[in-house]
Amino acid sequence: MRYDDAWLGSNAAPTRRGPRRSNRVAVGLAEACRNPLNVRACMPPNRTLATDYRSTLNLPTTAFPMRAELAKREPERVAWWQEQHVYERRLERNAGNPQWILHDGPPYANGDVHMGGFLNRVLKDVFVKVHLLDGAYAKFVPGWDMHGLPIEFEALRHFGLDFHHIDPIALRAACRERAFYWLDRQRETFLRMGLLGDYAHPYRTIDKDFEATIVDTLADLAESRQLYKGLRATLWCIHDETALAEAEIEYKERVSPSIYVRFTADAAQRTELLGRMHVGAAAAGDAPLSIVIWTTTPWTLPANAAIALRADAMYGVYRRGEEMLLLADDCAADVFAQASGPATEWLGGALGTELVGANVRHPLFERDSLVVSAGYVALDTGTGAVHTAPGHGADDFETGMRFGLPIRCPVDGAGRFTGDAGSYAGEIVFAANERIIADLAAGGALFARGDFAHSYPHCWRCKNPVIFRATSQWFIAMDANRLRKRAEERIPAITWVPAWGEQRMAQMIEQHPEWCISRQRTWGTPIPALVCRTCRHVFLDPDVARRVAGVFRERGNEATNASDLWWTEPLAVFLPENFACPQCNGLAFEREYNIVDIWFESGVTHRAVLEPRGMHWPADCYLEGSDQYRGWFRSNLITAVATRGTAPYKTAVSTGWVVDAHGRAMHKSAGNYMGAAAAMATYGADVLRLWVAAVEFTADMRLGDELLKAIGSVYRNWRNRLRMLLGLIADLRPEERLPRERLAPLDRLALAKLDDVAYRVVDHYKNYRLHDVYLALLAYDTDDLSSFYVDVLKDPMYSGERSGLRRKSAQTALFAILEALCALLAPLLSFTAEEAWQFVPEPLRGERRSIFDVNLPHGSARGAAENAQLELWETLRLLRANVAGREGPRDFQLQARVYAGSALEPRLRALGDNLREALVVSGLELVAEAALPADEARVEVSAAQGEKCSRCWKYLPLGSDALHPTLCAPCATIVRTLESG
RNA sequence: GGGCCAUUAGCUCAGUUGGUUAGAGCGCAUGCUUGAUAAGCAUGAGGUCCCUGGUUCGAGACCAGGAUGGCCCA
Repeated sequence: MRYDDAWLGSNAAPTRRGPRRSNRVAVGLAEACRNPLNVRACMPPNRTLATDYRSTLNLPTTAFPMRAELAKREPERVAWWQEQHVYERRLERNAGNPQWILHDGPPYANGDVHMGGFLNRVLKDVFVKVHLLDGAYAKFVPGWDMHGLPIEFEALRHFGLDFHHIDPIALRAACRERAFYWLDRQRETFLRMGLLGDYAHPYRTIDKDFEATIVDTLADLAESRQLYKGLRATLWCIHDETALAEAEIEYKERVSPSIYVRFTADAAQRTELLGRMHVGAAAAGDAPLSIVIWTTTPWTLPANAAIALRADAMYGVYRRGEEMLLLADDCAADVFAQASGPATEWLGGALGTELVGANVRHPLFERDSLVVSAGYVALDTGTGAVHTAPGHGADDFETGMRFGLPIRCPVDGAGRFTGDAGSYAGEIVFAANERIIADLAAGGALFARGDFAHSYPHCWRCKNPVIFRATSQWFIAMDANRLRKRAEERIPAITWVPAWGEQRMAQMIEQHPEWCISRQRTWGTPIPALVCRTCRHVFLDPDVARRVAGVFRERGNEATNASDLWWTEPLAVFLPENFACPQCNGLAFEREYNIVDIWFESGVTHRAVLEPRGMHWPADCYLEGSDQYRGWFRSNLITAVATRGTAPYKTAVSTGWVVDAHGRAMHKSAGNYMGAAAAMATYGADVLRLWVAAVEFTADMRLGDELLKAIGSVYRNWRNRLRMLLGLIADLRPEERLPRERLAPLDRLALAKLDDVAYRVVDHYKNYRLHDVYLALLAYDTDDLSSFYVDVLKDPMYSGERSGLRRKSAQTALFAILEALCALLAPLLSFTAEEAWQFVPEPLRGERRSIFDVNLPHGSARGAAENAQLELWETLRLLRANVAGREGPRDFQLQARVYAGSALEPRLRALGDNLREALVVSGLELVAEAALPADEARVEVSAAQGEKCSRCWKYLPLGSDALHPTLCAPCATIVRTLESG
């Protein structure tokens, strides 16, 4: 459809800008009227001031304040919501309806809420409220993650405790206190944000039922043989004799011995290697062949199981004197410079990958070392051939698992070699370095040695260097029962928002190592494993575990940690009668005191919370930051697939990260950090909630003062427009509302537009397109309401008959719009929508005391009838924009002539006087124009005939009533009626 | 170093399967309005679509490489 804005008498091509003056417009009059100081100039001389009739108008009136004062009013609103039980009341009303469940990923109960947390909670709140207002039983149970090392550290620091001299039960009590302290602080901030949910009864990973669920899940996993105990390389302090978490490590400079060591091939191995390296027998002669490795931890050589090469690097065989050495070509020059000697000769080479599977002899022990490949092998230091001891390094351990290497760990907890280390038994590892180097030299295996200063891990408490040591840990098997495969298979059935989440999660499952779930700390849920005193068999018996869970449930209380019982009760409490070791039938046991990884704890929230709290499983939605592909999304998927065979969520929504105004990550130390509580005190929660919709939450979101000022101005627009609507419907009584078929044509079209917008907005909401909600509502509010419909209605509303049909028709539509807008805004601008709703006249609100008692408008999808109405609406809107956009005399100073094509003309004619209203002109003539395409129209304007009515400001014939000579006939009638009433 | 994501006006974002002169809101400037007034209406200025190369009659969009920033790893 095309709209021609040509003027009468002008054939010039229309343009949107530039001066346009009709020679029919009385320019002099227009100029005079535009100048406020000349207001009398355009009035008949026999009246004094136009404001005389102001009191006879129906101007908007409302007590809804323009000043928001959000920081002051929002906390009052929170209190009101709580007093009124708004959330509980709506949930109860929806109780018979289908559920819609967003399951809360628990924040960690340590520290205050930052803006990332604000974003996360608001998004969850928005989508929960959408479904709540749409009638679903959208129960939301918030949760907190309350175990774990960071809280243990915080508690130790806060109370000034020493980990080594405190009873576990006392430490656990201290941790509990701190975790609750932070939970309360965070909850206070969350409620201040306007969140709805069962915040009085959150789930907590330290609740007795939750701890019991964790142990029950362990029982299930043990029963289905997905849980096992195996070795793993852990950071270990030989001074404190304890395993350390990565967070307990500090890196310091340390000088270590640096040695290059020959791993020499025996005769058969030599032949094999030379073949793979493409070295001819003649060139090789009878010189011995060795792979050269480099290490700074000689003491790990007794545990050596392999040599790792880089698959895509070139390796060469070099003759040096009477021997041949194999190492990476890129490293050769540097390595040979370490040991002065004769010039070298390159004899042949191959890619690392071609050597995998070959063997050489161990330099100290009577066994082989296997050649493997690994991605972490670097070529900028060493020889490109990495000594691999799976019991003494994290990388080495992974490589060991991948190649099925033996996990040797001939070192005890105090750092002494065990009998497995042969003649080194009893020596402290660091002290043994020199003897090992001497033995290597004596055996001819030492190629070179020196010292090497590097960053080395130290214990954060005793400050001594730590070692990697293989320890026995509990694992969930990822591959043994096809768990990895089964989890991967569930991924495509989940809806991922944004769509790339599917690929990201597939990668996370694929890369998931064997899941080590045991920790050697105190603040957590115990893994109730037993050790047989007779045969030292270590096992987790499902029946015992379920009894442990039962004891937690029955004997736990609100004041203490239920799982303390594992520490405090006699073991017999947890054992069935006549319980015997499954391996040797022994009857005496000890217990282990490992706790579970907190990722495992939060990994079972779906099981601990959903069905036990009356919500369906799986949940409809999980929503977290994109770091949770590796975290909570993944842990929940794995435990659910392992125990129930499918995913615990139908949709996973991920958010980006909040960054500062320059796109940098926010850190307290960087000075660009913004806390949620402080931000709300400055801007108000609703402005910040609007920010969440104004940015694209799936990507990284910038946040800064300039941006928030801009958001604040958008907020003021919204607020003022709600205020206008409230003012316009202030005197509407419920019984005055007209059925849709009796509405004025323009008002029917306005409701058709509202239906369309509502339908689209609800669709955006339900598909997590919050930014599209924002754009759609803003465009509707600005283009359709503020600059068109409300602007157009001012005259019929202000100057029309107070209780006349035209005015009541408009009010019927305006109230429908206001109600729909409040409902559509409520999930997002909860405070402002509720505030506006409270200023709606009480009879119109009826039983719906809170905006959260109102239903979302259902709107309507577009069909042929809707499209026809929307097209007509758009035609009117553009015709109006066309008239309004001209320079010179405006609005009622003008009269218009609309030319319309054959199809459009009757539809415009059916609008009656609404067509003139829609163009905001004093007079209008509609002309059928056969020359125009059937669906097109154009408008021409000219100076209005008549004089300006001093009441309605339209230019009309005046003076029909001798007592009111400056009024047009309709205004005179109204004023007469008011005078007589 | 690897995987993934982002980059369009001062700011926040649109931009359909590649197709006229790249759009909106806010901000800014100007005009109107004192009957939305801490508001409303209109008009206008403002762009190296991150860079380089390629495919194509035609690239903001597709391909390759790079830069910057972010998340997760190493």
